[in-house]
Amino acid sequence: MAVARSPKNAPGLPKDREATKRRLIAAVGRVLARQGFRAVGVNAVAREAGVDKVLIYRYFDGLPGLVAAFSREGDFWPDVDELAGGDRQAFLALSFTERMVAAARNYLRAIRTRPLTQEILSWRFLEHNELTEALDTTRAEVGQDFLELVSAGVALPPVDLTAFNALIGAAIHHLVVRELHEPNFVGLPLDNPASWDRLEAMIGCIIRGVLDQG
Amino acid sequence: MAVARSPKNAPGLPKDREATKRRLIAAVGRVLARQGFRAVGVNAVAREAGVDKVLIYRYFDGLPGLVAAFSREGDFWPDVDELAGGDRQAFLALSFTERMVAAARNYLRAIRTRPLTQEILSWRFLEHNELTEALDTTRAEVGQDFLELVSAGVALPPVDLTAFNALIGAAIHHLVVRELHEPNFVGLPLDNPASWDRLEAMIGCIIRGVLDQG
DNA sequence: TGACAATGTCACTTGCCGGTGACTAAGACG
DNA sequence: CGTCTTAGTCACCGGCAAGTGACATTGTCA
Repeated sequence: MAVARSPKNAPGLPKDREATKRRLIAAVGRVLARQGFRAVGVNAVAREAGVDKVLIYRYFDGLPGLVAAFSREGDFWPDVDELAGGDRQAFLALSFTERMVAAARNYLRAIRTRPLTQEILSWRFLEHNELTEALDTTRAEVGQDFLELVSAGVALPPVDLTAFNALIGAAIHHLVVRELHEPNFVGLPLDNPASWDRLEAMIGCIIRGVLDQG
Repeated sequence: MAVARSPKNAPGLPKDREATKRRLIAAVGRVLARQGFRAVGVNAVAREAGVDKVLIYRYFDGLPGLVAAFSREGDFWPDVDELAGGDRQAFLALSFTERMVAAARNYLRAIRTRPLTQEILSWRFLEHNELTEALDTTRAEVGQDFLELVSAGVALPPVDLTAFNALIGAAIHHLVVRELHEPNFVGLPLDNPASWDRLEAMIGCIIRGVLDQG
């Protein structure tokens, strides 16, 4: 490599430490994207970063710390604005039902456009260890924000919204993650954009069917 | 062990080979149940069966073959009768909508009562290799049977049933698998039976809301 | 009885993993 | 100059995994 070190690099700490940390963090993302979460290990990440694995222990106190730093640094989850579609005013002008429809659609699109988020979802989904807990450190609790946003200033319909949201969210998560590994699901080709249009439309039907007709 | 071998055991092959094969197949199930699919490996299964691992290669041509045999032998998926609730006559007396409600409920209960099926679902769900393919060898294509059963002799409503079934199935799968590792999901405690009552009720609401009110 | 094949055991190689201790390189400072 | 700290490298350990080759055991049959 023949790294040309910067001539004077502040008196305190840094020489290249911060750069190395950034390389490690970025390497987590690349390994995750290319090989999936099962491959995220000390050796693989260090190899990917072109750095010795011992630095993971020195700088991040181990892999969970590195993964936590990775999770803190990336834009993995949609925020309230994204759920509202960017225009908060327009969103709040909608009825409760139409807010739900829009938010569900935006949530679906938000996680579908983030491949790393899909990996994280599937990872978090089926194992529970210090690594996946590290991923939660800064995860916006979307469900919470979601409900607050969607119910601001309107009366709630008399339905079991918790169960309803759980079902809609579960369906979205499942299909999005499924898309990663399998091109179809019960006859629906997930690799075809038209399928996702149909799913969005059907989610709209479901929300309207349940909320507008008790 | 001091196995008392049967005195004459047919002239062709068998001595205890079949028994050993059965022990191996059963061991797959035990490892899967106790430690999850990540632990299903040559060493673990052989250790569990109390048998040398080389026999997996000799008798099943490797782990995928053993897993395929395991998948062939177990009762992992509900059949049409179970989806119909056992009483085919009564089921066919229902309206299309109520058939869907009943079948979805029965499907949910069917997989929730089969811990191994939940493991298989989560396994199959998020990795795609020769082992998970082996699991598909005899998997009843539930979606297919489901549709045939539910639509026998009645007119179909003008909705996108494929997308609808995908969403309902995805939600059910996700929540059932999630229950394995995480006690709650967006605020719903999955370890509480009452939550599952709420989910069943809400699935009924959704199906009726979409199918009975275009 | 002896030859043979099939069942099952054991020891071994290879390779990857997480983790650690000892080392080198290089700038900072007196 | 020498010393100290810090960044980074290297070699190694123990453990577990998949897979294989050689061996022992045992029932069958000529």
